[in-house]
Amino acid sequence: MDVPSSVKDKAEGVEAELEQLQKENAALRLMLQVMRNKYKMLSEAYFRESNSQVPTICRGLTRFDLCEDQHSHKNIIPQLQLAANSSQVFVETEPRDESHIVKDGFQWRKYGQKVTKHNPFPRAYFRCSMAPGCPVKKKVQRCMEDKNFLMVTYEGQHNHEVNPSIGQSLPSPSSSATTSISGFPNSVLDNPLRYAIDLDLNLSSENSSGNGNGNDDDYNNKRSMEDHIAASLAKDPSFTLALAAAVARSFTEHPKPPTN
DNA sequence: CGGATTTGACCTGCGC
DNA sequence: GCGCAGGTCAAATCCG
Repeated sequence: MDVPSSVKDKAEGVEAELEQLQKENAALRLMLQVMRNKYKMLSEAYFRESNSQVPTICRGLTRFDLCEDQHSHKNIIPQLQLAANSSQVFVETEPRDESHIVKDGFQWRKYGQKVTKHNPFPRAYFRCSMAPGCPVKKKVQRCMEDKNFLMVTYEGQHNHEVNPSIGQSLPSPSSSATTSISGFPNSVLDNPLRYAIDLDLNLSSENSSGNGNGNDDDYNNKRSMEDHIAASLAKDPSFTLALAAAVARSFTEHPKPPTN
């Protein structure tokens, strides 16, 4: 008995979708693995720090350093001991943009550039030039693991006010520190499940308006729902963003001491 | 022409 | 003491 061509086409379509989802799944798994490694390293560093009774974790850690060398724990400890008046933020930029320009509300004068050992991207050194004698410096380097982000380290405190016409104000060392992962919308960070809820509501409304009656075959409904979900997830890149934020949030909300 | 940027040289701290 | 890596200086160059 021949399989109807419409069914065959549908099956091929589903297979293609499945393949696409498997690829995305692999990418997400890789992302999760990277985040796990980072979390483990930071946890170890934190507990080591606590045991040695060094003053509590500083701003530098709350910016959790996604980009520093992961091969050696030696490089983590100095990060934890960043001076109290320094902070680190991540800024999303075009990977092709090599200008190291970050609009943070201040004027900066570049005074040096250096290629560091564990990052092929050059690190640029800036001094604040908005006011004479302002001691603030910043270092800007592209994140090795995610070229979309610039890692910006501020040192010192400004002795003048910010000029809002220059650009959006990023956290300065003198401001109160809040954990920021640039690129993740605040709403997603605040509630990573919000996207999923929105998606679910959309699906529900689509189904109710499309079918009209609630007496259709259960299997068809379920299948239709799965198709909708698969299509929505495959089409919308922000889903991966929301998922990554949710994973990150689960790490920060339920920290566990390392077992080793 | 003056200010900003580039870039090689130099300085400093740290580990071995 | 030596070598390495990060940070800074300053002369040369660029640009508006």
